[in-house]
Amino acid sequence: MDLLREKPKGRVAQRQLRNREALVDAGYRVMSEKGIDAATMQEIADFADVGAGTVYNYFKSKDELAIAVMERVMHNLALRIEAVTDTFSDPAQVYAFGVRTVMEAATGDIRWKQLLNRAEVIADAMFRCMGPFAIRDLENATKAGRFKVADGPLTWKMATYSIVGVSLAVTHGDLPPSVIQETVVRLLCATGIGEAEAIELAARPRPALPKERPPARRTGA
Amino acid sequence: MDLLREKPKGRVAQRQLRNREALVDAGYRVMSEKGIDAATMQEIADFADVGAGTVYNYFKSKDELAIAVMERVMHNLALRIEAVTDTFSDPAQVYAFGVRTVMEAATGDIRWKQLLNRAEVIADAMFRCMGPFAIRDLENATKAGRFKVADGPLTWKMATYSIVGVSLAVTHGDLPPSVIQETVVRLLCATGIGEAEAIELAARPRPALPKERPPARRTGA
DNA sequence: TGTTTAAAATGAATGTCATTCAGTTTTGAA
DNA sequence: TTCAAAACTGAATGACATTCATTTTAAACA
Repeated sequence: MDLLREKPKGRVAQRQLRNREALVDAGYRVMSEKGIDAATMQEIADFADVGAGTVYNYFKSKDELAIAVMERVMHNLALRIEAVTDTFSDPAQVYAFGVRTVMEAATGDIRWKQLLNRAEVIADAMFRCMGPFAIRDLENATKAGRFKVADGPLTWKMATYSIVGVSLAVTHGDLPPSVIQETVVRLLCATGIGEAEAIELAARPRPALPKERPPARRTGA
Repeated sequence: MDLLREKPKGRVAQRQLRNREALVDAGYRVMSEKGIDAATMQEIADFADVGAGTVYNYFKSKDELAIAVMERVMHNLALRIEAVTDTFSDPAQVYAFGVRTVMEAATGDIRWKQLLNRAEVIADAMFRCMGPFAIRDLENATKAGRFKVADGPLTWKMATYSIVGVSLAVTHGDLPPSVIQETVVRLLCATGIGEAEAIELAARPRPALPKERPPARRTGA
């Protein structure tokens, strides 16, 4: 009973949810188009159909909104990747697919590029959103004997940050797509798998990602 | 005669040089202490003992000044590293030392952390400043048969960006120093050297870097 | 030495935001 | 229907980056 009371589902709660979603959505639209800096809070508020001050009922600052936007984008991608890799039987391939797809998204999509600007903030956000997936995949591949690394959690964390970091650098580094393939191979080598096998793994045909779910739209005033 | 005329060394030229240096110096002091965003152009101008408008005679924007600051810091480190590695005989060790030292600088020094914020800009700046060194070191190690990688320039560029990226992520990722050692080992594995040897390489005792040269000071009005 | 002029420097004024807050409106319970 | 609390609103505020009309400097020349 008390538990029910803790999560009221009244009209206020629903409206709050709508507003928050609408703001993240508007933030995504504006920020991913013009970049975080060039996006103004006014424009975002207009897009979300709320007053300028309302944004601050939900986010302490522009930066915090930007983080929420990035998190939504990243979490979304992580889920779409998982939908594909759930069908794989080789855990090493799961990891390879994830690494590569993240990098391709970060590199190929101008909207990601716009969002991946604040290094101090995205390393953290990306790790929070995608880290658990990457770590799980690495652990599975190791348990199955496909990867060999000296020791546990620290290595995993490092590996995950490497992916984040490389994505970052590659995103802003203006490298041709062919480099991604090579980078994936190298990251795989770093897991202790042999080079020949890493190359084979990275080259396996890859199923397409499921389509991006269009962001929730407001239903009207 | 004409050549001499092209590079006048009169008082104006010297003053311009002093001002530019003073601005980069002031920019470094202020930005590395409070972060790029929190640093104001006014404070930087005050520090450099020039009017607020003068900054714009030398840099098109705050961002451009920030880039100049980062470039000076990075180039400086690259030179200090080179002073040490010039005495090494094993080219693989040269590369390992460079990678590790860059990472340690980026991670351990709060001033670097303050400067390494704009991902869209530093990947480029870092590559410009340190890339040539890293590439040269990689090539030497490969020519000497220490590293084995499938093929040339693209791989080098990718490797360099990986270092940049990992530095970035590690800098903002709040990882313990022990992770750096491990990361260096993994990056070495990615060069095709064996894991056992990578571990040995990363663990070799390392000579200290030469002291940082204090930035040029203004000599007075 | 005095004159001239183009390059540099100056700092007050401008315009653009992020953020705040005093005043309204909405909500849900009584 | 009434009321207090919660949300919303958008005009006002304050901080800056950047601009530009003036002033200052310095080097070439007389």
